[in-house]
Order: sequence, then C-alpha cells, then structure tokens
Amino acid sequence: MSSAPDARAFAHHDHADCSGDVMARAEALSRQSGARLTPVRRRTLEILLEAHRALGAYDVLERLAADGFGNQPPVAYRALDFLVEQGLVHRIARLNAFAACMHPGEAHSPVFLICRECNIVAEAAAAPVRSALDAAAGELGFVVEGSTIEALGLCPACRAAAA
Amino acid sequence: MSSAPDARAFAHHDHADCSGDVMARAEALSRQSGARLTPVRRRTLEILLEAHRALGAYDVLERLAADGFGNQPPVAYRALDFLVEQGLVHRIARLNAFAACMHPGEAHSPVFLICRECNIVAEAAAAPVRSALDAAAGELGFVVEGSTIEALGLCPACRAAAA
DNA sequence: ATATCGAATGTTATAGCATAACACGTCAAG
DNA sequence: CTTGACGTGTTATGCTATAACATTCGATAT
Repeated sequence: MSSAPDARAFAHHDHADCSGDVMARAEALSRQSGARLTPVRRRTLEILLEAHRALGAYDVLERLAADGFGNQPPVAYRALDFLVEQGLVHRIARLNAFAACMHPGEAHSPVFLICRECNIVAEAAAAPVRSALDAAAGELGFVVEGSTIEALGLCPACRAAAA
Repeated sequence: MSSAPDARAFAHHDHADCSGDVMARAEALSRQSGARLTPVRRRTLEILLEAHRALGAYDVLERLAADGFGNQPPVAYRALDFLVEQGLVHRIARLNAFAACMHPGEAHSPVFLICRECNIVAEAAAAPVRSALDAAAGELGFVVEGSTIEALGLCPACRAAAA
C-alpha cells in the first residue's frame, strides 16, 4: 500500500480495528526480525495508534508516565527511536512530532499530508514522488539515501467545513 | 530556474560572484516590494551566503553579535523570519537550520538536497516533484498549500571521495 | 518644527525539543 | 557463576524557539 493511496486515511473508519491490525503486524514483524517489542516500546506504539495523529515526544512521555513508566525524556525518546528504526513509527520533521506508521512492513519512503486545521497526518502514495525526487537529484549527480516529504494543507473534511 | 537544475549547485564556482548576484537581486526585490532590507537583515543574508550552507539560528546569532548587533536569540530569529517571508532564505526542517535561497524572486516550492558528509545544501528542480506530490494528495482529496521536500544523501564530490 | 504612529531592534525571561553520561537490573552465553 | 549485552531509569545539560516588554528610529501629518 505504500505506493497506493490509503482509502481509509481520511475516511471514517473503525479506529480500534485499524490499530489492532497495525499492532498485530508490528508484533509479527518484531518476532521475525528479532527486535524486542518490550512493554515501554509496545505501549509507546499503542499511544501513537490511539492518538491517531502526530504527538510530541513529551506528550508521549506524559502518557507513559501515567502508565507507570519512567517520566524522563530519554524514556520516550529511546522507545520512539527504536520504533522509528523498525519502521513502525515515523518522525514528522515539520512538527517535531511522531506518528505511527499505518502500514508497517511495506518498504516505503513515506509522504505525509498534514492538515493545518485538525492536525491529522496521513501517508500518501510515495513512489511517484520519490521517483521525481530521485530524478531531480540525479540530474545534479546527487544520490538520495533518505527523504523527508511533507505537505501542509487541508484535509477533505476541513475543506468541506471551511467552504 | 526553479524547475531547472542549477548547474552550479555542486560545481566549482566563484562563490563571491554568486553571492554578489544574489545580494543584488535581493536588494532589487526589496526595493520593489517595499520590504526594508535593514542592516541586521542584510548582514544575516550575507552571513548565510558566505557560509554557503545551512546554519543554525544560533550560529547566525553568534556572527551577528560579533558584528555588533544584539546577541539575544530574537535578533537572529526575527531577521531570519523576515528573510524567509521574503523568499530570500529557506528553512531546512530536517536540520533546524536556514540557508540562503540561490535564486530569489523566482516562485518555487523548493526541493533541498543535503549532503550527509559535507553538509552542503543545494536546491533542485522542484516542479516535477511538486506535481507528483499534488497528484498523490489529490487522490485523497487533500489540498496542498505548502511542502517540505528534503533529501539526505551524498553530493557528487563526497561520493567521488568515498569511492 | 514637532507631535504622533508604526516598524524595527534590543533585552529579559521562559518554553519546548533532544541527548550525553552514568547507575542498575535482567537475561543468555560461555 | 561470571561476564557482557541490552534495556531501563535518572540526573544533568544543551540546543531550538518564542512571549512580552522597553527603547529607538523614521515617516507622516499637522
């Protein structure tokens, strides 16, 4: 799905369902790769899935602390860094925030759509954008190893509300 | 040039020349638009042009203070914000840093290529990437108002050096 | 000329984001 | 049963950014 639009991104959907799906896949992936999805890490991913939007590290930390985990910044940052490495969470540079990946395990250099009204973050079809970027860079002899592609704008719902 | 590769981006060039060009255009633009390119602002732009790479706000501040301007953060941030508004400077979200625009006055939502070795920042052909992004967003009904497109990788020189 | 207003600058203080460095506990391999 | 790797917790600190207020400067209208 990394290169196909996710029809549910902005549509109404059973969120518990989609979170459950993602958690299940995350656990499967971790078992496969030998990565240890420990309690803090697992809970961190759940927090991001429940929020269904990008959260700052300190927001995550607050929730972790409420659940009995440590309440110092490294607790959150370490869990988040781990999840980012595993491809289970993405960092949104523009927001200095983190969001759960909605389709882990499928290779993708993601494209994010951030609504300036409701702050929802969706992942969009990345492949064509990435191709264009590779081409543009290639013309200058630059080799792209990783990319940050983020769009700020209005999601369908907020656009409708504004009209 | 916003949609054409800048042949000079990674090539050897007379940097004093290209900086002078940019400064001249910046001043022309400011006169046109009525924006006031005051001493701090002007010096800030010069600092970024001289560095020829992305600088953090505090790096800029340090240099400004050395030149007799105020040495508190807002001094640098205000000048930088002004220059960003005028399209004379770009913010690189991934680096929390700022770089002078190499072709001001030409409408563009820029694409940045950041070398992970030498930290040079170049602007690449933006139009095709932006089109792909608009298309991907459009499929989800999302309207793009602004974009952050940044690639991390190796510039030609560092790639050659590494080989 | 000078009063007035707005924009730019300077300064103090504080908020928000992120990491270095060390201590402790656990668990598996030798 | 010791050793070493890893995960977690904690202290302390550094970097990034902005809010709020004081002061200065220059353009404009009187």
